[in-house]
Amino acid sequence: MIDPQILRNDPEVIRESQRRRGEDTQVVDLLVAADIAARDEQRVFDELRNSQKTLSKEIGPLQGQLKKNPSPELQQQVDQLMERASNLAAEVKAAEIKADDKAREVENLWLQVSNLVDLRSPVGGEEDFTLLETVGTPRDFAAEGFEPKDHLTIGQGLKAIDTERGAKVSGSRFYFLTGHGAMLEFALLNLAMAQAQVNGFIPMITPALVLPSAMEGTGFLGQAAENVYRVESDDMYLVGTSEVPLAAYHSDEIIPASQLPLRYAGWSSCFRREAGASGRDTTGIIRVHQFDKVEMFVYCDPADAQAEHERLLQWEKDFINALEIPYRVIDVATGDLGSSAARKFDIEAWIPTQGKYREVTSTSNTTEFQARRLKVRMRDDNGTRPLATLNGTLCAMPRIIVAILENHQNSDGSVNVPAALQPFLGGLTKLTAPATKSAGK
RNA sequence: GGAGGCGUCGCCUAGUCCGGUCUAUGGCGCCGCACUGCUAAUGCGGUUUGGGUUCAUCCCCAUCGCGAGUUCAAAUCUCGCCGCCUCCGCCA
Repeated sequence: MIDPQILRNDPEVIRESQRRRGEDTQVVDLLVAADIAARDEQRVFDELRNSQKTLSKEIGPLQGQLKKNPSPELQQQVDQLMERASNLAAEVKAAEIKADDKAREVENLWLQVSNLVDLRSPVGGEEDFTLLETVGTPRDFAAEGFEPKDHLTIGQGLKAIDTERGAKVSGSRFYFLTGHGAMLEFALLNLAMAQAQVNGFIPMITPALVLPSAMEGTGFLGQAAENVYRVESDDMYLVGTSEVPLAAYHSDEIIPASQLPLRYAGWSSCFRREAGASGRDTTGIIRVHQFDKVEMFVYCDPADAQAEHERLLQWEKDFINALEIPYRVIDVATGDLGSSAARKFDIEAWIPTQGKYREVTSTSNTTEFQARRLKVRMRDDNGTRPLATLNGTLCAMPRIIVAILENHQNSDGSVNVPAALQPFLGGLTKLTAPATKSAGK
């Protein structure tokens, strides 16, 4: 949620942000009115409640006196007070209901408002991103004299990926990582966590099932809701990223400024329904319902958020650089930001068989948006106030595996292991098809 | 899953049986001031969070795990829920 003071002092700022996102602006007008009404109702309640309390406090001592020396006069006085208080109690109750209703209305309206966009984010839809830089050169397979195979073909050849059995067991967009595939994921996990720790991140293994409050607080029950798995029998959600548990980790807490920034590297399975994506990326493991990911998550002073965002991007680049994968960096357009993000940078890796760059990481500055919803605050000499949260992908397993397999493949179907990864694979320099022992395909 | 106990303003704690004297006690910690060669000690004051109002101070409302109820009045009584602990059962 956005600072309510902005709504009261300059609602046009919020309208403009909504316009840039291509989202509803009428909700802002409704909110302006509802906010005023809610405060009016609250004031009515406060005043009534005050007189009720004042009245009530007179009754106690009088009853004490009455007990000591009963008199009809005193009794009458008490009865009168009781009657007035009784009437007042009914008024108070009515006022409270009104005030609560209005407050809830305001709250619900706020849930429909996305974060204020960073004015540097390019305005427009998915295709209107700004290209920030291109790093590395895609291999010239023609010059090398062979046609590159797609990641699934290579993965199957190496007995590293099994999508057929994934579909048999769990349906489409599920897969097994087997042998080299599984070991590759473990190696990537360890490389990612090693890098994260050097950069001051605390490794975390997080819950993958969360309460509605965590899901809503991070902003995933808005437009993104259709991609979230809900476990109806227990009213819980499967997270699409460990950003959710990591953001909710400090909810309802006040963190001393001296402890900031707090950097966490979360490891969890991620679940996505991919509801709006039927027909897209139907083969292989580029778009799947379940995958594992190392996610960076930072709590920091809002004044440091921009600089931290740059750092997160740099750490993402460091990781892709270490894997020797060509990529480009884009500044995501306003229409393609999640509802919590003010600004977002994506790294897109070169995928040879598609002849294009595909998203492998994403880092968002969510400013105070999630912190306000989740009530995470910081305290320094200037008092208590919301802090900023940021997130960034360090390693989303399937897509990184895709990029490694395709970019480092050899004509014989083997795959070179990037030097940085070799220590985490027991020194292995090349993945080759294993001798057939168990039933493979 | 069953039985019992517990949940108070950073931490510990009084209060809950028997509703009003709670504006929630005291200690520790922390902040400010005073005193003192320095430090320590001592004294005085302050110290939950959110909202409203105000130039500001003041003041007002809510907040004793969460929600509902009883009542003129709830930390205190009733009901539901959540969490933690102990024991039992089951179990990776």
